[in-house]
Parts: sequence; structure tokens; C-alpha cells
Amino acid sequence: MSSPTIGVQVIRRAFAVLRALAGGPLGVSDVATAAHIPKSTAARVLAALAAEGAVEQVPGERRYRLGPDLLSIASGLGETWDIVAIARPTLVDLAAELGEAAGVSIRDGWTVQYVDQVEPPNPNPVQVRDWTGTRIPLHAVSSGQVFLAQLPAPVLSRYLAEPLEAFTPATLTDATALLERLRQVRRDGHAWVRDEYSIGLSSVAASIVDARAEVVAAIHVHGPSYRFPNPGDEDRIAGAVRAAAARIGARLRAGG
Amino acid sequence: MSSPTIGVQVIRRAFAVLRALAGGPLGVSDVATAAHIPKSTAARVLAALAAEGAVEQVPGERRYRLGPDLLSIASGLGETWDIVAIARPTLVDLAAELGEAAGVSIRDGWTVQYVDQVEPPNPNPVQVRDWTGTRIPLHAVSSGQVFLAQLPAPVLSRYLAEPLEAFTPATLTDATALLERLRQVRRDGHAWVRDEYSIGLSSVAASIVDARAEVVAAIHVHGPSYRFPNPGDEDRIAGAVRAAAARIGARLRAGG
DNA sequence: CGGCATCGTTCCACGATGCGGAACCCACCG
DNA sequence: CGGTGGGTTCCGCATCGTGGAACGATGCCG
Repeated sequence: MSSPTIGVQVIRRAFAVLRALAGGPLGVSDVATAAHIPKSTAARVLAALAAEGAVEQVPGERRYRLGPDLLSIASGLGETWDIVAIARPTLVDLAAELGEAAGVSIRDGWTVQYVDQVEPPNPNPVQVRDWTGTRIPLHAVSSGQVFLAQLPAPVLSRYLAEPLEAFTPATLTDATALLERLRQVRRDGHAWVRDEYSIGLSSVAASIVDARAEVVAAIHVHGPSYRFPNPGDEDRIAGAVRAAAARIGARLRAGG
Repeated sequence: MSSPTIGVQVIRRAFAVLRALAGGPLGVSDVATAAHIPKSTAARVLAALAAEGAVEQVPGERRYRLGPDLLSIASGLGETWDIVAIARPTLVDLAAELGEAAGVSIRDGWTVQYVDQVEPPNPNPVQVRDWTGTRIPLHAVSSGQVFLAQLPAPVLSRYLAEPLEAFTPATLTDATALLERLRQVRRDGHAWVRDEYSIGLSSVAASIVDARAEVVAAIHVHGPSYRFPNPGDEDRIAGAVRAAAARIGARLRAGG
């Protein structure tokens, strides 16, 4: 291998297989193709994963899909798990109300990690792809700015010390401009971002606060800039997002 | 190896590690002990899992915990995922209302698979352990009986063809007795089970029906038999469980 | 303040373990 | 009945993981 390739390779492959299956049930050959591994190896890995309950054959067919045992592991995620589970119904409502996709994210170091997303009912054919599982630098997206806005000043300045990557011409790469934006975010309780991460994509986000008054997650709604937000509709939309975030926070604080 | 030990062993170990971490953050040595693998191997596996985002170091500390990327995989579970996510808030309410633990399960072959469980607030010190991730034969538990009650006759008789394992003296191991019970379940819309799986443990379950009118999951509430159900309280409790199941079903049918 | 108990990391030679190409089998289809 | 494509099995090779042990960092306690 030209690159050192750190780590245990079977594990790499196993997860490649799991991620491939996350898209829906697949047969052995498809898995092999999707995960870039030889067919026989794919079969062996699938068998091993099946023995662990991480995947299972869909009854009748011979394709594989993710197995329910993953949930028993995922439920060990603790607070993160609670957040996703609790947020889901509210996201469904929010997506329905605004007609665009809604999602939750958490902060992971200097990036946002999107952990769940729900599409509106009767989604418009023009829709934003599902970002679940993606990590994006904090300054480039609305959820990230929400996280940044509540960081203690010294921590924040450590983030600003490094150069801010540009994704589009609109990305805020200047520390001063970003600080000004964060001031707005703190004032409004939400962050509006247009075309800063991807051209033609707009989003609003608001933060979720747990019992210890800490920001543990953020929710957002996003859609194509040409129709979202409709001019003059920004406040209504932002209000809905803030309200949803508040509701989720309340549930989180109430129910364990 | 005395036993053939089928499967890829690194994968076995990787999942042993993940399951160990499902209980909460652990250091390398603890993981090694819990998963019964040498320390250096544990470190290597953890590093590999970390590279996949399946685990992460808790910031500041050096212990590891499950990583958010698991969610991006779990969200590929499709309907099962939706069920858990949607059921959670209702389970929280239900557990609070009845003061005992509530859970969701799905059917997996001839077993029930518990996929989530929530404890009541201020739980009594005497509580039932968390069954999440466990599989139990259908006839022995309330959720299982709910699933059995709606199986087509021919499928059901295939299950009854094999001997029914006894877990306690109260387990229904006689096909006729079980059929009679299932009749009750169909009539009532719920299943009450006392001491049939474990002595001193009682539970009620009701089924969750999706848009295609299929039973896709069941919820239950269970507690120690000495206090649950309180005499004369069976109907109220069962009613609450049925209502919760109906609510979850409705949400499931509405929101994607 | 210094020594001891832990915990994590690194190293390396050994060999078990997983690898994967190819042959085989089966189910489905034309 | 011959062909195609997916799944499973086989088996010799060497890769990849293994784990004991030594090292280094931490932090607790005396």
C-alpha cells in the first residue's frame, strides 16, 4: 500500500458494508461492488455481521439489510440518542409545516454532524440531498453558526485563529464578518445562511438546550434558495424553527 | 480452537467492544476486560473504530464512547428506525403515567427483539433490567403473544408444531392453552402475561399497525408482579397501553 | 515531594487468519 | 435446453492482525 493505511482493514470493510446497506437491502454482489471488495470477501463479512445481528437476510429474499441489533448498540449513545428520538416527531411536524426538509445536528469538535433528517410529505422533486452522517466545518452552515454563537469567547477565538475554509464565494471566511454574524445569531436566537456552504442552498437553524442549560444540538430547515425562504417569510419560518427547538428542548428536559 | 468459531473474528471483537461501550464510556483497559481481549488488541480495535467514527474519545478525557456516525448507519434501518424514533416520546409519557418501564419490540422470525426501553421518572429501586437487544421466543412474553395473535393460521401452526420452551412453570407450553390465550388477545386487543417468562415479572403489550394495516411492532409495559398490576387496575393499564399503541400507529402512518 | 500503581502506547517476530481467484451450483429466463 | 448472473465453496498463499513485553505518561497517595 502506498498510503500507510492505518487501522484494522476488516473493520474498514465491515463498515463500508454497513454503510452500503444503509441505503437499502442489497445482494452479495451489489455489496461487493458498493464496498469495493471481492465478492467472496463480501460474503464472508456479511456472514460475520449477520452472526452479530448487525445485518440480516430479508426473509424470503436473499438480500441483506441492516439488523435490529444495531439499535441495541445505538441506544447506548445516551443523550445523543435521546435527542434524535425525541426530536423526530417535532421534525416531522416542522417539515410538514414549512414544506422543506428538517434535520438535527450535534457539534463534534469543530464540525457539525448531521444525525437525522426528515423530508416533508409530498416532497418537491427538487430537494436537498440527505446530509445525515456528514461533517461540515462550523462556520459554513446555519447549525454550525448556532453552535459557534454560544461558545465561550476563548474557545471561539481558538476556532477563529485558523483560516476559515471557503466553500462558495459567499462563505464567511473573515473573522470580523463572522463575529458580526454571530452577534446577530445571539440576538435573534436563530441563524439564517444563504449560499454560504453550497450555492443555491439556504437554511435556518436554532439551538436545543438541555437541563443543564447547555446547547446540545441544533435543528435546521433547509431548501433551495430560489423558493426558500419566500421573500418576507424569513421571520415566520425562523419563528417556527425556534418554537420547534424550544419544544424539543422542553421534552428533552422532561423525559429521560 | 475447540469450537469451529465461524465468522471473522476481528468483527466479533469489534462488536464486543461496541457493546461494551454501549454501557457508557470506558478506557482501553476496561474495554479489554469487558470484551475479553488483550489490551493492545483493544487499543487497535478502538483506533480502527474511531477512524470509522463508530467510537470517539470523550473530549478532554481519554475514555472512549460510541460515536455519532452510528446514527447515520442506524438511520438506514428504515421503518424500524422510524418506529423507534416515533415511539420514544409516547413511551416516555406511558412510563410516566404508569410508573413502570415501557418498551418497543419487533418480531424477528420466531422471536421478539426488544429495540428500545424507557424507565419511568423517579424509578422505583426495584426495577426490571433493560431487555434492549434481547431476543425471546414469541410464546413466552406479552409482546410475542401479540405478534402470534395476528399471524395467519398456517404460519401460526408452523410455530406450534415445534415444542414450546418453558421458562417458568407458568409458561404456556401447551398449544391448546396458547391458542386459547391468543383468542383472548385478539378479543381484548392486548396481552397480559404474568410470570410466564420470568417469575415475578408481569407485562402487558399491544400492537402497532402501519399504513398497510400490518403489525410492525408492539409496545409493552412491565414491572414486578408484586406491585404491577395493582389488583383491579388491569383494565386501566391495558387501556393506556392500547391508547399509546394507537397513537404511535397514527404518527407512523402520518409522518414519513 | 518523590515513589508507586495504573493506564495507554509502541514495538516486533510469529503464525493463525482472513484473503480472494476460480471453480461450482443453482435459479431463473429466453 | 443453453445461457446468464448471483451465491457459495474451496484452498494455497502471505497478509494482516496478534499479543507479550517493554516503555512512557499520569495521577494518586504516602
